[in-house]
Amino acid sequence: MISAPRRAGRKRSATAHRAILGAALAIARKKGYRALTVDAIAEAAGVGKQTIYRWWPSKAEVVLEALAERSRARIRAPGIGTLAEEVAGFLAQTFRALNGPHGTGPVFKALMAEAQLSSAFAARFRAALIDHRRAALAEVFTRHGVAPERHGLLLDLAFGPVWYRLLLAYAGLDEDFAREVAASVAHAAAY
Amino acid sequence: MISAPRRAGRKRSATAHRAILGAALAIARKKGYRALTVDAIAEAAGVGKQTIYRWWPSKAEVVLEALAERSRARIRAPGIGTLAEEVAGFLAQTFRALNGPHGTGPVFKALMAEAQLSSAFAARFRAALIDHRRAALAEVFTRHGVAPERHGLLLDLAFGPVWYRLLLAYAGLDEDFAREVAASVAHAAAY
Amino acid sequence: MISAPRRAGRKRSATAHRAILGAALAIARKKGYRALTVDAIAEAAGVGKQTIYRWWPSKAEVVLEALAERSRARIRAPGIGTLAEEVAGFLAQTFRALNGPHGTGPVFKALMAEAQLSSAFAARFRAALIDHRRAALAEVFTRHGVAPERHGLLLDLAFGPVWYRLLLAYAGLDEDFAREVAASVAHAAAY
Amino acid sequence: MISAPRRAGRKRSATAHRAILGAALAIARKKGYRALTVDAIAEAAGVGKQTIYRWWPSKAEVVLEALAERSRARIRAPGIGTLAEEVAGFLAQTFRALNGPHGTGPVFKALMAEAQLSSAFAARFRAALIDHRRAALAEVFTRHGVAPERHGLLLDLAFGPVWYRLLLAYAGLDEDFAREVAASVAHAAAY
DNA sequence: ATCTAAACGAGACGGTACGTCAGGTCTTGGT
DNA sequence: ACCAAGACCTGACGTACCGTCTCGTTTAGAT
Repeated sequence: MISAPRRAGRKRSATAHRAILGAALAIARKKGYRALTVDAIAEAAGVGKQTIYRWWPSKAEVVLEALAERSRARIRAPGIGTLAEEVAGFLAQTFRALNGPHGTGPVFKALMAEAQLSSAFAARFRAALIDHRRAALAEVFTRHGVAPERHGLLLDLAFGPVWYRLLLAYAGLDEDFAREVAASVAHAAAY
Repeated sequence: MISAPRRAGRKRSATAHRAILGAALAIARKKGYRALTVDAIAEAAGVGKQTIYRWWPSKAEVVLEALAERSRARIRAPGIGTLAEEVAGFLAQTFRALNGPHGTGPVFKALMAEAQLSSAFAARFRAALIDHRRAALAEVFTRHGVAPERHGLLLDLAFGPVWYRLLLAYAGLDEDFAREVAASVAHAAAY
Repeated sequence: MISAPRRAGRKRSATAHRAILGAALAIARKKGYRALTVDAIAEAAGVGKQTIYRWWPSKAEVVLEALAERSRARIRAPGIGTLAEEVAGFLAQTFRALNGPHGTGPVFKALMAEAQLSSAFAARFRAALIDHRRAALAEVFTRHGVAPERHGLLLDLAFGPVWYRLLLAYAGLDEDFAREVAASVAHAAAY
Repeated sequence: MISAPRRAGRKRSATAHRAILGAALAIARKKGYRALTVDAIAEAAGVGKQTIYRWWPSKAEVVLEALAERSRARIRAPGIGTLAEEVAGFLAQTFRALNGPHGTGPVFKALMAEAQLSSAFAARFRAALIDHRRAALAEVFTRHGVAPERHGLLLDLAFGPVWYRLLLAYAGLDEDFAREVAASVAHAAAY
């Protein structure tokens, strides 16, 4: 690289950036996504509203970034085992994050809802939170010699039931469910 | 007085009822759910806002009723065949309704979004649109001798991938997908 | 009249109307026109902001109506005497309203300022507060046989110095000043 | 220390100074005072906002300085004649500046408006634009032997009608008006 | 020839108020 | 009692400017 464009002017405040992400996530978790307003974020973060609008097009994107930041760290390479074991491990790991006391489950659901109401947001939602996990699981498929053209289907078979339970709450996300889904995916992979 | 005699009073206008449901669905389809406001429904239906609030707690419930009404008629007992064939047939039938030119897909997505934002609505959403189809498919399982305690899991394996594709649009809902999902469900049922 | 159009719907709330005018004038007098915001009026009047915007295009118009309402009552036909005496009496009467402890002077000044910044408001300002007094004084001129084509000039000679002192505060508005201005006007009328 | 220490540092940029005054006046005239924002001045002048706030407390003061600079040059000692003639000449000269194609009338009006909304600005407004002309006319009074204790009144009689017409636009500022006002003032002076 | 400090263009910042929109309730006169 | 119309209160929205606060750069007197 020869030179960065380096424009004049005050730099973006890292403090404000962090405070906004933190406040957004805190409010969404404590009061619920419904109570999350841009004014509330601004006040909680000690920030002007314009500072939020300068960097994010909507409050949903703020929450998305906050969640993505914390989410990214949690995805680890699954341990070694059969395909079914690895998929089950991967899903169980995801469930722990969603179920925890500071569980991100409700926030994930709210973002999924936003994604249905705004296609612009939907694209970013997928890119920041969904594609990520799909890629991690696809990597497992590759490692186990699954033909790439079947990855899309298998990912839908793996993540679909999880999201369905999360969104409609017909049953909880536990280790048994992880195993059952994983078994189903493994069979479809072999088929 | 012991009992109110239940006397006079104008009866609920069937005309207004129909007009409201029709207007809500029409707007949701033509302009998108985002453009659907209670005022817009009232104006399009030639109705006072109060008439809407008198009978429905929110606009989402109006759409829900409109959709449920049309949806109910479409669910038919699946034809005869193997479990996989019947499930595939059931799913394919659902896909046709979602994909059609006047497809209800986007409206379904919007209602699912509302269900995430309001637990009161979530219950009614499940009761009116989801439980319905689950029961129909469960009936197929029963007919094929699947143990009832596995129905919950199998339903999640069947509907989960469908909703996942619908909500995240990673791929379309076609007959191939119906067959693959059905095969996976059938295998899990036998397992 | 055969029939008023009489449309359906709730009538404009006289309570809200009065509360808005009262709150606007009270705030303008107590806290100053600078502190007068639409939100403050709405809160003080116990009214939604939209109710203000539904009936007035700006807060200045609210104050204008409030002031005009109270101002109208105060203009009385001047007593009988020479032209100079009547003009002096008329001006002195005006000064009392402007100077009083609940003096409207500062509010008048603020509205004059608004009139300079918005020509739409300027027209209404003149119609509601200025033309009024001009007409009253012109009537005096007529009664004393002053040719109508000189009224415009004489009104400017009479009101100009008053506004000038009010706006620039080089000196106060007292009875002496009223007499001096009146004398000058009377002489110009005779000239 | 007797003299200011005069420490190091870059000197005030004369270029920026001129550009700011020019931009402010240009915007006020072309787009109207309402469109005059500090950001707009800064951009038009190719200057940082801080450079404006470093030297002026508000945008009104910028315009004031710009106007005062151009205004100062125009006030000339009136020619020789009767008191009425000199006053008329003085006023007529003022009118020409206000009426011209690049007339300063609207900007004067806007500054008068600002003066009503800020007493701090009012003082500077009087000092820079008003006292100036009052002194020039008072000098005429002195030259014609008018008692100093009547100057205040006579100045109000002279300038009041002018400002009144300027602010309320009931009639234009023409030579006839100058003569009429001057005659009235001259009579009051003699009285 | 360096050092130091002020002024500079740029632009992000915390705020305040704006004017609008939609939600859900209440009132009016009519059926 | 129900209806169409429409005014009402509430609360959140996204925008416009304000006046302040960094940035990194430029300029010029002091050392």
